[in-house]
Amino acid sequence: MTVKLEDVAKKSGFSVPTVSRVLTNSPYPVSEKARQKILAVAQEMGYRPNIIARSLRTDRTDTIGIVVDDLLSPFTPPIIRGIQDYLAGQNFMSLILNTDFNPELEKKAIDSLLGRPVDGIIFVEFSHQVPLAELEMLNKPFVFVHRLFGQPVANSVAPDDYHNAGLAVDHLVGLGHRRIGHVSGPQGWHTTARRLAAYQDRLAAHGIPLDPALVRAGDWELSSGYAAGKDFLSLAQRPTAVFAANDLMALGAVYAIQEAGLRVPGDLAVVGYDNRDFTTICRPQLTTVSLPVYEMGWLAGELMLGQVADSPGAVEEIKVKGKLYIRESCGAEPALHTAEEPRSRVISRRILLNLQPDE
Amino acid sequence: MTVKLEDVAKKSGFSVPTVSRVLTNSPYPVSEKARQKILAVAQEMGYRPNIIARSLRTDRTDTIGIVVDDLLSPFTPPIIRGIQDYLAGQNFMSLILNTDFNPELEKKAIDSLLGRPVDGIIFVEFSHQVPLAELEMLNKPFVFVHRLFGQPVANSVAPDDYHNAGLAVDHLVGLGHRRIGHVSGPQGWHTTARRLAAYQDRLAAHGIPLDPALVRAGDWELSSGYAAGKDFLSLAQRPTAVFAANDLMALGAVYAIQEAGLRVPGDLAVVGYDNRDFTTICRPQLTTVSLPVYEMGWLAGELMLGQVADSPGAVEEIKVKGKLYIRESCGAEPALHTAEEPRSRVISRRILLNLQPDE
DNA sequence: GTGAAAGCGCTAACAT
DNA sequence: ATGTTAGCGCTTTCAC
Repeated sequence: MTVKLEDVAKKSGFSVPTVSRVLTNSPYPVSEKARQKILAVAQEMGYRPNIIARSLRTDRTDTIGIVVDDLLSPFTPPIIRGIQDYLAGQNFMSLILNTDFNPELEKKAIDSLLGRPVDGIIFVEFSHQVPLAELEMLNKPFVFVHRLFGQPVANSVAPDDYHNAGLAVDHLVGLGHRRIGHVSGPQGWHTTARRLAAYQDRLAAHGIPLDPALVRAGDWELSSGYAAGKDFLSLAQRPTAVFAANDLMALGAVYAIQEAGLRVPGDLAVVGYDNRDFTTICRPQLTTVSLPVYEMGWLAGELMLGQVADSPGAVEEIKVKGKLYIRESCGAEPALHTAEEPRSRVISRRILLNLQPDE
Repeated sequence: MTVKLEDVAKKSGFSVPTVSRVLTNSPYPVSEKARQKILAVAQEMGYRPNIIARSLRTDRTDTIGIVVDDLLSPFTPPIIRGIQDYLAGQNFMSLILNTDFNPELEKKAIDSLLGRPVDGIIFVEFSHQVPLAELEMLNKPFVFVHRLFGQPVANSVAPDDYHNAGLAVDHLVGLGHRRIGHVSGPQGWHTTARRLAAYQDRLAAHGIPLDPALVRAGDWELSSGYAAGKDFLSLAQRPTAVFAANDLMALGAVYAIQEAGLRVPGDLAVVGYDNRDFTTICRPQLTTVSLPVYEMGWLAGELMLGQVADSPGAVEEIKVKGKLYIRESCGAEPALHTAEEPRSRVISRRILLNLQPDE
């Protein structure tokens, strides 16, 4: 039924090992005519290596496990995409396991991967500490992406929160704002701390005095941004701009401002963080700083295959810089419906390629 | 280094096959004491089956391939989640391959899966015909999810567009609307045709005459909904409600209405389709009908494992019904900030479980 | 440059 | 109820 090496060997008149050497591009010396003949026969017979058998022999699977907190987080798919795009270029596949923040499922996931179907594991977005004991057991390389650890962790890829938040603040200062409110994340998160620190440091660097009344902690959700926005508006000296630690809270602030009969960016400028998809479909479109998720995934893939191929030498934490996306909510430029890559790629791609969706 | 069956056999004093029989829960008879002893030893030694070796022997991998157009489509991750959640319950894993609408990559993807690392393949969201020749070659079961085929296809799971769109229209009629505009999808899509047909049929069923001026074709994008909205407003007899064939166009229509100084739902009611994430963070929150993506994924998983386990008997196309989500844009109820499951699950889950994000 | 032999770790068939 | 033998398809010594 299925054609195997033996079949190709028989038909080509060479032995199984020789055929194997040709078909795997082994550096082993093989005569040119043998190579040609074998390649031709293999092609003709439609030979496909049984990678299960190969793996058993070589103890490599060319597959990387990706363990994910939550596939439905808006940040997860682009990270995975980044990982897979890099891996695909190296002819690696990936096995994605979802743990749903459930430590038991996580254990089960690691367990499945202990059965050696993968050459290494990338942990995406884990917010809590994976028991290192488990990981040691794997004696396979592992890489962390977007961990919210406070301390740098070996073999990890994280956003450069401090730098990115600085981009947002600098932008607002550059537009002439001196009273800039900050809706921070909840206390106790390092992400919160780093973005807040950048806010404070950049203001200080520009010689702008800090006003504690201009900092409000949110909980990452829209409603907390809304509440913070109302707070800012009730101040005797209200800010002229707001930098929110994520897009959701930024949008909440926009709503509070609009509800008060004021305009964004006319009366107050607003800048978010994350570059979520919705920032281009809300009104005004949100100026924001990107969480470079795709790039982080790509780098994690690189890091991983480096470990797989070469040494298991642990590498420093990689910090990835995001970009400022200037849109409408900051008032930076007059007409900003600029040609960004469309966000709903499904549809745009279809149109692009002129694909007929119907039979 | 790694412990294998042989090691457990030696230490427990039984033979390799006996150990195998115990550890795989084979129905083969084994004495109770042997079973106890072996289980204890295996546990103690930390034995893990090498599933690569097992697969080579059994020709089963307990892994399903998922081939995806675009992982970044908003519809894809929930489908995958549905598939994986079902598969995980059956101790199956999945290999996700992205083709990015690129026929070459698609071929490559199928190619990789031809190396038999999977027991079957689920195609998600393919908008064009996968060459059936390739698929026959697999001689593995395959299932299609959310194909936009016009004709029903064997072993496929698709949304019941006709039913779902009917839900939206019925809802608007139930609220007393008689002039209801429809922003349809682009011509040539069966999805478009089915939603439009439901719109027409439901109006007819309620004895409401059809007015061709009340149907405008969009292209699924926000701007086309906006344009359609403006068109409707310029009508001598403008509609009192709009049903858009997707949420993005519905939001566009909302913007057009608001820009004209009118209110949603005060002056015009708007209902969308898809139940995209942004429908709960825009203002007003969008009433919509869900594309039951998660359920579709789950059912695809069921369908697949049915094929893997039992017969390869081809099944009819499964049509999955969505649900109406009544929010603010239709004016159905006064205060509708009801307790829905929060959409940004990442964060909410963290808060829920009281996880400490920092070490 | 090529082929014969061995074996990766497991399970299924065949003994006993 | 248990053990012995064989073999899944491949790659890697090793011998020629």
